[in-house]
Amino acid sequence: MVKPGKRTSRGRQKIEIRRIDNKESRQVTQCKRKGGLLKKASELHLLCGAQVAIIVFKRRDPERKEVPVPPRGQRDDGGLAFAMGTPSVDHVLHRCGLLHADEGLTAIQDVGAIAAERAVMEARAGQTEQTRALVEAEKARNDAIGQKVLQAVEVTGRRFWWEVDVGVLGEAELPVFTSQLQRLRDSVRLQANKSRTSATPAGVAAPWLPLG
Amino acid sequence: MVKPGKRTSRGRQKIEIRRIDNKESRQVTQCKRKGGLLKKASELHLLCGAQVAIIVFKRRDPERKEVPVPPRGQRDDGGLAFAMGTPSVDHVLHRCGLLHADEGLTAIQDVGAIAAERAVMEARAGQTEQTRALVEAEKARNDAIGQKVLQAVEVTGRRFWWEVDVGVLGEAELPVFTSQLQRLRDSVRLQANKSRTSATPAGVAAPWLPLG
DNA sequence: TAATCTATTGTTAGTTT
DNA sequence: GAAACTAACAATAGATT
Repeated sequence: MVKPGKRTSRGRQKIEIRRIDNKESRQVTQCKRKGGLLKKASELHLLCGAQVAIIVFKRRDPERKEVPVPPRGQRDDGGLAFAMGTPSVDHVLHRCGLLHADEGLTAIQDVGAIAAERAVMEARAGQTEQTRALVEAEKARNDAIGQKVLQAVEVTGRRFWWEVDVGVLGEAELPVFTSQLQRLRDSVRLQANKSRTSATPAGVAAPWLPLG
Repeated sequence: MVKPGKRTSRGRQKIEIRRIDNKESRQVTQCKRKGGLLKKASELHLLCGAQVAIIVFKRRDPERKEVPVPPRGQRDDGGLAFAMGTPSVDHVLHRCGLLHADEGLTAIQDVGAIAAERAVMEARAGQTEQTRALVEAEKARNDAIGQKVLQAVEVTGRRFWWEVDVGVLGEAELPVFTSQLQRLRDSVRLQANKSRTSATPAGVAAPWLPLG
C-alpha cells in the first residue's frame, strides 16, 4: 500500500561505475546488465550483420579459494560461465582461427546451424498448427545431434564452446544459439503453459529466438 | 545555417531491429553500437567483477566471395575482427579451457598483464612529469614483450588472441587490453597533441584505459 | 527469492558542421 | 567522411509486490 501522492519509486538513480559493494545488488545488476549486453550484441548482429561472440565469467567470491581451470573434457559446474555467438560462438571462433576443421567440430557446427535455421523459419512462419509437428520433428533430430556432439567431445577430449553453451542454458536470460537444441525438447510443453501474442519478439537475433 | 524555430535535429528515431539496407548507415551504426557494446561490457566488469570477452567480426560484402579462414600463424588483414576482454581476452579464454598452460601463452600473458597494470597506475596518478619517464621505460619493456610474443607464435604456429588484438588496434574505438602495448609507444607524442582534464575517464574499465 | 514498476539516466538515429 | 549535436528511445537503479 502506497500513500496517495507519494512516489512509488525513485526511478533510476545515477551510479558511479565501480564495484558494487552490496553482494545482492551486485548479483542483481550483473543479471540485468548481462541480459542487456546480450541484447545489444544481438541487435548489432541483426542491424549490421556483424558476427559477435561474448563470454561472461562471474567472479567467484573473494572469500573462496580461486577454483582452478577445469581439466579438459570435463564439464563446467554451470552457471559461472556464459557464452553466446551469432550465428554461433563456434562460427566466430572458427573465423578467428581458434577452431580448425581438423578438430572435428565442423560437422557438429553445421548440423547445429541447420537446426537453428529451421527453428527460426518456424517461428517466423507464426505459431500455426504445423509448428507443433515441425518442433516434434526437430526434437528427434536434435537427439541425434546431441549424440554426435558427445561422440566428438569424447574423441577429442576437449571442451568445446558448444558444450559450454549447453551447460549454462538454464541460467541464461536470452537463449544461446546452441541451446536451442535443448529448448526445442521442451517447447511443446512451454507452448501449452504460456501464450504469446507475437511469435517473434522484435529485436532479438534469430539465434536466440524463443520458440514458445 | 538553420532557420529560427526550426528543429535542428529530429533526434533519435525508432527503428526496426533488422538489417540496415543503406551501406553507409549500416557502417556508422555498427561503429556506434560496437563502441556502446564494449562500454557496456566494461561497465559489467567494473560493477560486478565479471570477466568478459567479446569478439566482433564485420560481415564482408555479399558481392565478394566469402574469404576462407586465414591459415594458421598468419595475421588477419586487420579491421575486420575486433576483440576485447577483462582483464584480458586470454584470461577469460583460459578459464573456459580454450587456452592451456602448455600452449606456451602463460608467460606472455603475465607480462602483458603487468604492463597493463603499470599503465593504469600511471594514468590514475595523473599526467605528471614522471609519467613521461615511466612511459619510456614501458616502451622499452614492451618491445621485449613483442619479441616474446612473436617467438611464441612462431613456435606454436598458432594465432593467439593476443595477436588478433594487436592486429586490430588501429580501428578500435576503445583500446583493447593488449593493445596498450602498442599505444604506449605512441603515448608520448599523443600527450603533446592533446591535453585532457581527466586522466581516467569515469566508467571505462582499466584494460581499455586511454593513456593520453 | 524473483518478477514488476517507473522515474531517471544513458544510448543513439538522424542531422548538421 | 569524421565529429558534434540533440531529441527521442531504450535500459535500468531502486522500490515495491
